[in-house]
Amino acid sequence: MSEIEVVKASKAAKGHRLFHKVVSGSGSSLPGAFILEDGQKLAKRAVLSVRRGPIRYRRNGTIVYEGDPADYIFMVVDGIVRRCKTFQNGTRAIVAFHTPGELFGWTDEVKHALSTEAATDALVLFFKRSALLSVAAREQKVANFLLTSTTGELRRIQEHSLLINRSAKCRVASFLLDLSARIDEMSDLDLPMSHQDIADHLGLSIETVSRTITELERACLIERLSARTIVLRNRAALARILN
Amino acid sequence: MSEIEVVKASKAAKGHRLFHKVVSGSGSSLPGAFILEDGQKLAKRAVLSVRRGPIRYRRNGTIVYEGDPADYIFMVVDGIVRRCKTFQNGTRAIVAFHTPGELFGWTDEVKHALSTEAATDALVLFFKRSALLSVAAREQKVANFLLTSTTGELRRIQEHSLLINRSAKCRVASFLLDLSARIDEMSDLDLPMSHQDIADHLGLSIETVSRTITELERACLIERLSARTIVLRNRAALARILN
DNA sequence: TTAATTTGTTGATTTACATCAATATTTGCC
DNA sequence: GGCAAATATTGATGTAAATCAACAAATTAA
Repeated sequence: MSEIEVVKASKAAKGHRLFHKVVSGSGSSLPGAFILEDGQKLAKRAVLSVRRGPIRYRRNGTIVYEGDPADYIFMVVDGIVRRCKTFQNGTRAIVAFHTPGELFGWTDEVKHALSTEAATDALVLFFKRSALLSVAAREQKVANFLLTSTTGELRRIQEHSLLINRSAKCRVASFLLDLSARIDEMSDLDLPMSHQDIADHLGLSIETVSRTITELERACLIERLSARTIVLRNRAALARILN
Repeated sequence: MSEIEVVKASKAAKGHRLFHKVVSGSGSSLPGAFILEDGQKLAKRAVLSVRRGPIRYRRNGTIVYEGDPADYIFMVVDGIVRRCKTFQNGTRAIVAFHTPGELFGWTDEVKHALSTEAATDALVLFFKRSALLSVAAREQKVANFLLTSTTGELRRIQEHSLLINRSAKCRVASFLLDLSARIDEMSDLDLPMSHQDIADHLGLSIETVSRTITELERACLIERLSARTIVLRNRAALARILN
């Protein structure tokens, strides 16, 4: 696989200007490919900051350990990535899930404060921090991309932090609406992660997650086609729970 | 007061390169002054993005309403600023407190999603978003400053979001350590905001905040000199609660 | 396919914190 | 200073969600 080919996922670059989908006619076993875009200049420069081709992880595989040096930052190409902290007593907090196209792990610290794991089988692109920074210093667009990515991450976690004092019903409704918007607004919502992951993200027990989903189904706000497949039957009513 | 003079607070520009403390010999009633730094170029340009001199707010005064157009972003010069969301049932969540020197309110959205209020009497500087953006496009340092500010805000809220599933004791300990580090590591911790504000930030009731502080005092981790003045007697033990 | 393992659901009980209530302390104002 | 209002503390009771427990469904392995 060429250094500039990146396995694609549906809507991998949604919302981003810097990364452009290219249908690859090559004999690659991958369903498609990406190259870094923005004329050829950026492609040539930014590509230098890719450590190697995207790396494939099995579900639950660790991408970065807490405390690892923050030399690289990451982009999800396919699958869902979770960023978490595990406490002494074994409980785990999932600070964020990342969907394809998202850049994450940018920090002003020397070490990563959170571990990064594959919540599903995933493909992840590595960028060397220093290289990306020096490209950003020359290329306005790359600097903008960094700022935009960081601002987006900030907005999402601000939204999430509003859940700290809210009911289980509100937390779950918020999660379903957010995930649906980020994965695929239109079709049925196929939960890519386990209930345990959802619970650890929302600060609930798996039992409460399960019971709350059941409750939302009884109220006809959602419908469960299977444990992992949910149809949002009444988004307006779900959104009203958040207020 | 000149357009480029900004009232100073202790450590107002801590950690920032762009803003430089200047001892003002002028007849201003203010204890000192700031000018935007980085040679004269930046000072001249960036100053254009200041709407007017810093604005003074009384405690509980509103700086920005939820839904206001995001035309300006802000920097705390003195005092403590809170950013909150109020829900239909009247409960309020404080997403973050901002201390002097912090830039905040940067967003990729058209409207501010949170209201901004003075948690204490405060001085706040306004920057016109569009002007700041265009300066950032020319000035590497300004672009960096924006990115650094945003990254710092992200780091702080990530830390805060870890509290979502944790005990009252842990939440309060985390808050005290964080505030102490941000305000003044060394001296006694003078809580600048009300217990109600702390409660709304931590997702607890005021009663639980009060009881938890009492509990920490009984355990000799802190000492209360008065309701609002606390001495962190055993920071290591406090930090251990967080794990 | 069946067996084994993982993941999810539902019920019974416990618990940490919220709420309600009363009092104490601090702050601001004349 | 002394009074009023706001803020904080402490106690009694209620409740949403955790935990404990048993079972069911889905996934993986054989």
